[in-house]
Amino acid sequence: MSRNVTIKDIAKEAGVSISTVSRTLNNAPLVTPEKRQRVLEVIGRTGYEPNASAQGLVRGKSMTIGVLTQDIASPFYDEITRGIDAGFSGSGYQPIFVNGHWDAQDEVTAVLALTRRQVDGLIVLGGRLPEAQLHALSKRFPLLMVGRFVPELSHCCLRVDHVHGARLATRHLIELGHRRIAHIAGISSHKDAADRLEGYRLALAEAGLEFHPELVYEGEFDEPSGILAVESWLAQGIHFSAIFAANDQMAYGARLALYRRGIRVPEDVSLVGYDDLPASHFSLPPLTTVRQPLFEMGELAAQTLLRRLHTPDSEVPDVAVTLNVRESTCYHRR
Amino acid sequence: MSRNVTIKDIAKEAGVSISTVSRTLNNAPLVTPEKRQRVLEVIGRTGYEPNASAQGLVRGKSMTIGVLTQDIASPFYDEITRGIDAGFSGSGYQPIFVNGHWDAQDEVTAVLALTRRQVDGLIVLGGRLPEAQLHALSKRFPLLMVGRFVPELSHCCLRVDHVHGARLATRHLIELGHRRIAHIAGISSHKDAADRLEGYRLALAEAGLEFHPELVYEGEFDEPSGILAVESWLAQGIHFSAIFAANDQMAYGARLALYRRGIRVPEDVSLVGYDDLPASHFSLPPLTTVRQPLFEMGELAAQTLLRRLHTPDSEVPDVAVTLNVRESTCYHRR
DNA sequence: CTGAAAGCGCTTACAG
DNA sequence: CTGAAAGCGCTTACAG
Repeated sequence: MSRNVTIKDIAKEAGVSISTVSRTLNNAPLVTPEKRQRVLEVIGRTGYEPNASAQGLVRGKSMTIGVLTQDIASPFYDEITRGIDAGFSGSGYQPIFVNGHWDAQDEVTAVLALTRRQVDGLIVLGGRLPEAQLHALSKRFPLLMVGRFVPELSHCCLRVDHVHGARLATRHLIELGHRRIAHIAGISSHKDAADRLEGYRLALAEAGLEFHPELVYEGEFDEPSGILAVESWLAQGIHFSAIFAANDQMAYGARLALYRRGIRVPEDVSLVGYDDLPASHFSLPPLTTVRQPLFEMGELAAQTLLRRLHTPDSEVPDVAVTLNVRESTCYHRR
Repeated sequence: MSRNVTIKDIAKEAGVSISTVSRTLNNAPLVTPEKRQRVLEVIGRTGYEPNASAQGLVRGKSMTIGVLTQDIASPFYDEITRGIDAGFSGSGYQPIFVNGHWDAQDEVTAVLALTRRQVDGLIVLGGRLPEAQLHALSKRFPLLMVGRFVPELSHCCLRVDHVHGARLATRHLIELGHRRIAHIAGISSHKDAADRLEGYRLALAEAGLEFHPELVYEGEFDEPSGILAVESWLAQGIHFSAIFAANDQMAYGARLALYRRGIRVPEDVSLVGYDDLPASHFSLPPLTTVRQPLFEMGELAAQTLLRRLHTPDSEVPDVAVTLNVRESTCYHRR
């Protein structure tokens, strides 16, 4: 663990001043080709790596972007994360991911780890960080939010129309002849979940169908919730010919619960998810679902943030959701 | 975007020197309670956050650990990643994740982004980084490898006995009466894949069963590979009553291909995976698989690295694989 | 117990 | 075109 080689070592070795080394490193114009050459040679030979802390200190920026995710490894956030990573690749900016665990306290701590490291911008994925803090953060550097909408910070939010998405899903089932359509909702305090429930109700109303509260089960966006939803309906003798789940993970759980009861999908019950996780291509059967272009959303967030570093009021593009019809839905057989 | 408050501002405001501020910040002993109090009060009021770059520069360490992953969001690496995150939580060290994309060139670039940032240690997940470079890295700071084994750096590797794991899987199928057991192998240049193939062959040999090369299909560790494997066997009219896939993702693909052909699991064909991804609990049917404790492996890697920061030769614990029998396997009906 | 000073590794005006 | 010098925000001997 020998001392790292510094700019001084390079300067001495190449017989120039550290200024010259710095200049050739940063592609500043005023360096003689010969000196430049010499410096480059020494750098290559010694494997010199500029110290990012030192650069960050003097430049006042860290070339680092913080990303506050809630679950560093859920299939939903993963796709976004991967998009973010792709969006920053080649930009010179390094994303740093921290985990908020859907806990306001943890999120505050996580954000502190980021700001102490002088991140030049921040992307927030979902979460429960108090709006006041988001506000304060947005004053310090470019802030972008994905999977969460805060009205007063609407110019910082990547907007996805979940009311519309849920409507597409429900309408699809209605068009297939389904009348008793159950809904596995998300956590009701989440705006996204509430929007999807609203879209579901809207589609029912548009078709002149009655809304049955007993056909809505509030889950927690995970697989076990889907299992519980189905078991609860079955135990109560509640009938339905289709299920619209507020996310794919709950749809997977519902699928398993139906399988255990010998109920076939889609022959007996049609099933629609939401998100279009990569795994939904390969689920049994491949899942009809509302697609959120998660990867692209991550990429977009990264690109917009990058743009705002220079042009603070760049627009955030809108994101369109679409319905991906696969094999888990079919005509209702009366 | 006003200037950040620095230690100088605090010192001036509290009427002390910056040394005193620094000392109270670092819980150094020699500070009068009154001054300490005063400083703390000003810090709380102003929301001062020490600049991590400056601290890193003078301390010579960044309190940052690099993690080179290959795919920042694959279900396999995710669980490990989440374990790593948990393992560092509360330690004061921040993991920084970068993406190598299973490409030696990208990995070199990614590692450079890390070393330039003066990471105090490195965890490498899989990948193709040249051994020489791994060697060099291991001299600079504690290095830990997960999902890759390099003989000369064995003290840096978290070892998992995949020969044993594959043997468990294959033996299980043999005990269920299966004789023609197909194997969807991983990429043959991967040590892990080769080990699993070897375990498969070993179990066959131990049971006195012949090895049939046509029953082995080389996949790429993803779902489409599983589909292709099954389709290839079926197209060639090759018979089998069980499949052992070298990872869960390929098992999911195989499952879908069998479903499309109307072949039931486990009634017609038994299926065993490898890894025990979280999704395998909820697959249809829940998948029998060899469990790698991925989360714990990540946690272990983080903890060992942390320990080595102070005690360079701390041991890396061994990791045990186990067979998780669920519902995708059953007795062979002749 | 406390402050002035040196120094971490860089960048960037400022003189030449 | 090039170097000496100041300074980024901290920590840590070194004197008091």
